[in-house]
Amino acid sequence: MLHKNGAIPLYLQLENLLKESILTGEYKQNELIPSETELCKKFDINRGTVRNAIANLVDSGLIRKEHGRGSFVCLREVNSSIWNFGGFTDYLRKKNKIPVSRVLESKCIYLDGKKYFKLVRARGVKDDTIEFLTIDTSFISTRIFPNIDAFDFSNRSLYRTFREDYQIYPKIVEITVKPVISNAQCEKLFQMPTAAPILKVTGSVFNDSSLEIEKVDILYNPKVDFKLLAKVE
Amino acid sequence: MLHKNGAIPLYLQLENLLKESILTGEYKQNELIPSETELCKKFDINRGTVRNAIANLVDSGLIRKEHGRGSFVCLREVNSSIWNFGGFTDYLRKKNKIPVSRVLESKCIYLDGKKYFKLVRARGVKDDTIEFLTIDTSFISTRIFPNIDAFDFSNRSLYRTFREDYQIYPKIVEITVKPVISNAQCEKLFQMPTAAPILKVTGSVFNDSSLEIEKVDILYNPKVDFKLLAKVE
DNA sequence: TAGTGGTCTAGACCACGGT
DNA sequence: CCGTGGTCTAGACCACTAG
Repeated sequence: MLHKNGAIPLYLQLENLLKESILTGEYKQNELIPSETELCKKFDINRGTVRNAIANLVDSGLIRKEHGRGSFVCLREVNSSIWNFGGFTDYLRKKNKIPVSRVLESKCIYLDGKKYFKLVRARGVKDDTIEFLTIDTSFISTRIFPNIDAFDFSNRSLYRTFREDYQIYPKIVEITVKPVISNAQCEKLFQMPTAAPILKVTGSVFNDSSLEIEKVDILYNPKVDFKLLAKVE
Repeated sequence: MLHKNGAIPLYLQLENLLKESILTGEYKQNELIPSETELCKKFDINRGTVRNAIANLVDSGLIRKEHGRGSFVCLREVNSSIWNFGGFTDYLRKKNKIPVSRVLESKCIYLDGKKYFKLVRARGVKDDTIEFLTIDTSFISTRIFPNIDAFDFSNRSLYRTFREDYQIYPKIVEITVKPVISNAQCEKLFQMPTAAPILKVTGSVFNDSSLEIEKVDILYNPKVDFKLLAKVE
């Protein structure tokens, strides 16, 4: 069944095995999968290892556990939570997800007589399929970032470029959160069946000298939770 | 340090303790927190328990782990807002506006077998006319706040009551922001001509012992900006 | 009462990063 | 080399659900 002492961790082998059984329909929606103890016996492994595998499946949204009842197949959408404004790419890596970024628009424009580099990206995660989570529009002053339009941001973190190629460090973010009705573009990219209210975040990013280094505009996929943790003074 | 054999699981106690240390700045952004083995020794608990606590913090995005190096604080702190979660009344007084609060509902109910005081208020400002800005729904545990239903909150700050009559101080809020479509009640109170997407904030308020003192639910008048100021590290 | 998942312990060995 | 997190074992007791 499982390759012990193999290169692939047991819990990962079990996780993939269960995932396959769920996706092929062997374990059907809202049905019980074998209990933890049964899986222990079946594969002759420890319960901690089984729990590790199942925990990952719960995390990725394929399984729901109910205390005293069992673990159920649960093919629903994953709710990621994103509350770190600038660190989308870092956030996803931390969650061991593969970030993807598709450049929708990339050109220089003028705003109030000043030249800006406009970058529009659909960003999300890749598994078997690509799932877009946000649509980001950035306006970056070419006075502060000369030749920034020369980079290809489909495979490059914007913020890392700020830091590493320009030695400019984002420090403060001011944003406004608004609800808007989805447009055709987000409905297509977010695979929304109908128009629905979504979150739009508008704001500016400043460095420690209060220099505005970026204007941003983010549309959130409704399946993404916008979470915040704050201190009360 | 930790209450063994208490009602609260050890890993949860540790999780809250670490969360607190991160939010108060004891462990700073991008700094190492104590290693798993150190935490074992410090609190005299098993490593599995420590790992369970840390796993949850990684999951909620407060910690990033690096194999062979350690676990790092990973926080984008949200500092302030016009919105001011706990101090609506205080905020408005500072701005020389007259706060108004209309109690829409005020009664005790049961949730999961526990008794809560449910308070629904429309809140806003008074000038020549009254303008409502939010509709707040609070659930307050009567175990923590005995007889809280005896107060009249149309002329009284909920948070001042927490502090002055119960000596309980709100410290941390965890919220999720969602866009929803307005219902008849908000359209009437917010004087909205038609149905429109509005912001709904759902969350919990904790004191410095990570005791959940209030569950909240706030609907925002679309004319109110939901602004945030955050520091990026 | 039997079976489930939830929590916890006390070990063990490994892979990785920095010294 | 040592300390870190990653994986794994073999137990234990508890809280919850259901028959």
